[in-house]
Amino acid sequence: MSRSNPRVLSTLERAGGFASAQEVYQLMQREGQSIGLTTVYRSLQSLVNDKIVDVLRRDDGEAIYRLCGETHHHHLVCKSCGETVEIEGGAIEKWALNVAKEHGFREVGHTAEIFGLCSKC
Amino acid sequence: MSRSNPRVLSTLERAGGFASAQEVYQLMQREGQSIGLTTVYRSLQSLVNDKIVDVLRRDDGEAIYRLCGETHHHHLVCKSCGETVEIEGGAIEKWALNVAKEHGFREVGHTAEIFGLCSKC
DNA sequence: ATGGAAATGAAAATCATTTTCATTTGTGAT
DNA sequence: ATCACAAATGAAAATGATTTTCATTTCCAT
Repeated sequence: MSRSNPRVLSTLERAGGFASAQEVYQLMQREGQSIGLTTVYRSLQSLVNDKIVDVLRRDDGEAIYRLCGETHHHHLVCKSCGETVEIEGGAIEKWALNVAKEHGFREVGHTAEIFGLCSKC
Repeated sequence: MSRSNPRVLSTLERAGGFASAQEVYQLMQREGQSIGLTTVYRSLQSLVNDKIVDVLRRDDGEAIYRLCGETHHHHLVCKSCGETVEIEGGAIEKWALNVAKEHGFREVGHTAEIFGLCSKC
């Protein structure tokens, strides 16, 4: 196992919004920080595991990362430009619990994403 | 330009639900159909352009395709044994549309999965 | 200092997808 | 039928993100 390199998190914060692993790496390079691409990937994965960072996918399949708030939420993502809105998930929460209970499931979790074209695209 | 090879569409239909390009290709191979992977990719792209199929991304970044308009369902999956129950998604459907509309999004789609431990596990 | 665990990163491997390009197929005109 | 040309095909190479390997370095605790 490996823990996250703090400079990776710091760079992701500084990037604001979303950044891919490659972008974080290039940003660090440009800033003169010495780090390996491998470490950037490992750190981001670790941050995702620890739920410090969210991961989504761009249309081209590249993974993009961003700091996430602590409250459980969902995303409304523009397919074209990637603009993202955080959504409160109260309704989904209930739905998931009910459905799971009907079928005798315990320790329930869920995932949900909405995507479409935003008003600008 | 190229048009879609009808056997690709037919195979995707037969696959039911989502399938990746690689899966469509392998399915056709197993069925003894002679086709190139390139043609599968081109055909799926063409179908997406013509809005005959939807494209999404799996968590691992692989693109998955499915017929548009096909009523889709969600899954309740056991984390332990993998047992899966298909769920009607009417409530989610409405939720997704409403949320998207509130934020001015068009051409809306969504994904949702519920997971937990089934009664046997 | 010393030994072992964790972190690091360069290079190779993986894997989906795209591009290239030579060949084959289909079609319409003659 | 034949010729000409556009579209379709697919094998192989290229691309690009991500993961794996593995040898080296850094950190601690003793």
